[in-house]
Amino acid sequence: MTPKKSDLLETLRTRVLTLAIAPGAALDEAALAEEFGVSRTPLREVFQKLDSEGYISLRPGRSAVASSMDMPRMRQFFQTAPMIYAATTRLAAEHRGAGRVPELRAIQAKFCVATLAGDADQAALFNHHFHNLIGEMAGNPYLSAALDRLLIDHTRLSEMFFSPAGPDEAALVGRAVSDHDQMIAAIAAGEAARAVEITLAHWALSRDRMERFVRPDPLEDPLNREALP
Amino acid sequence: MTPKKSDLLETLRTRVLTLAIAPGAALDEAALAEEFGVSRTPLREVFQKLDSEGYISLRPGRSAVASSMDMPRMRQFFQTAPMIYAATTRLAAEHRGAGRVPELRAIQAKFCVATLAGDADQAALFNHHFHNLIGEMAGNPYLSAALDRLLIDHTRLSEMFFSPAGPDEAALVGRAVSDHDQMIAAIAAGEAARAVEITLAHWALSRDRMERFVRPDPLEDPLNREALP
DNA sequence: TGTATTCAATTTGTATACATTTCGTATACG
DNA sequence: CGTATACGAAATGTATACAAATTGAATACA
Repeated sequence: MTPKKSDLLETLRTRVLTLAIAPGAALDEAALAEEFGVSRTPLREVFQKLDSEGYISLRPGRSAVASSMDMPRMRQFFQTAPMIYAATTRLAAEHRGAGRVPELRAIQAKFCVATLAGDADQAALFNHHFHNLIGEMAGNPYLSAALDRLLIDHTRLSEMFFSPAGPDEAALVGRAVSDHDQMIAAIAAGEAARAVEITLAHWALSRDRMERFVRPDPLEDPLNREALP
Repeated sequence: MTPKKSDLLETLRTRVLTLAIAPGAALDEAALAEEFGVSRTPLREVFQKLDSEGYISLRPGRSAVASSMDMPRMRQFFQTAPMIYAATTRLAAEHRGAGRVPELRAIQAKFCVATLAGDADQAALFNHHFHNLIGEMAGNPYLSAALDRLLIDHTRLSEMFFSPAGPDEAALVGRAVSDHDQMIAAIAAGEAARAVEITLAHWALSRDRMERFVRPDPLEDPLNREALP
């Protein structure tokens, strides 16, 4: 793939993941072709690929739109994620990371830096790459297809629900970093059961955080200080 | 999508599934564009879609080739299939088929006819559509992505290993038909546990049949009629 | 006022011509 | 004789021009 095209591909992926292109928002062919200095033909090929990867949705006669995140889809996401995360991590550990543990450590280092710097977008992207690479380590194309789609939505949900200014958010982020370190160790050691255990705990953490934002604690009534149901 | 293009898409899918295009075989752009009366631009878009669905493999500067079926991939196939088949069937049953049970019955009827007529290609294709539809009934795009890829390889493996002239093959095909009927009943009734049970038994039947062809019973020695190890 | 219909403007889809890359073959050289 | 290199034919990748379809607004009508 020509560098211009893969750059375009990567940029659009990033824009979708960071919500620079919001779910459901349309992508303007002519404008993007102009912006990246390519003609519409290769741009449309990039669209096809993004569509196949689950980043955008392409329907005949309609403009390309970033994949939506409606309620049914979120329900399916929460339903499917733990199974696929556990299965891919197990395989990755059984292969002892397929010799790619150094890459994983490198991404983790960048993730760590981004969290300390408080850069939510960067942190989310490196977190995405971290879990994506574990999927590649599993070396199972069938499960990877499922995992890749899950990760797109997971990253976007995290972006939506992440408030960098939150008071105890810092502690949660710290636990995410530590979880990653433990996952790396378990994968490198080939300890599949432990890798799965950590992964499911990691998932539970993320899920709870997202659920808290979907259904936040009820506000206190400023006039009558009793707790609401 | 214009009818000409979706026809082209469906035809190429069929050719790959029936091994009319063998695994690893190259697809000639110019020839296919000529054959279907379209220009190379829409043909290449169809290629992109087939690539994303797992039917063909597209690499820059190389011609499109039908997906290979090497040993590592087959290993992953046998490893992953039961999990995804069980999960999708469970969801389909929990949704009671999402109102699409009639479609499923229609496909099953055609599958039945094809088996009785001994048309292996047609039988394999309707079997493919049968399981594909169960995937749609599950209504989970993450799992569907995995299932679709599994089914492509499953159908091609069946094509490879199916000998219509086999003596006791008829009984096995009969059991496959009956399994399908039971799966329809369980899905329509919303009996998820039973649907999963039948699906796993159905899988075991198919797996055993494929394994028998990969590692066939040893031949008898015509000179010394003792059984070999 | 609300709804249906027509038409222009915009956008998407396709064809073709051209640029670039790859692959096979022939030839030169070690 | 085997290997490396250079060339040419053929295939892939891109740009542009044109055709078809969709969108939105303005107008006519109930």
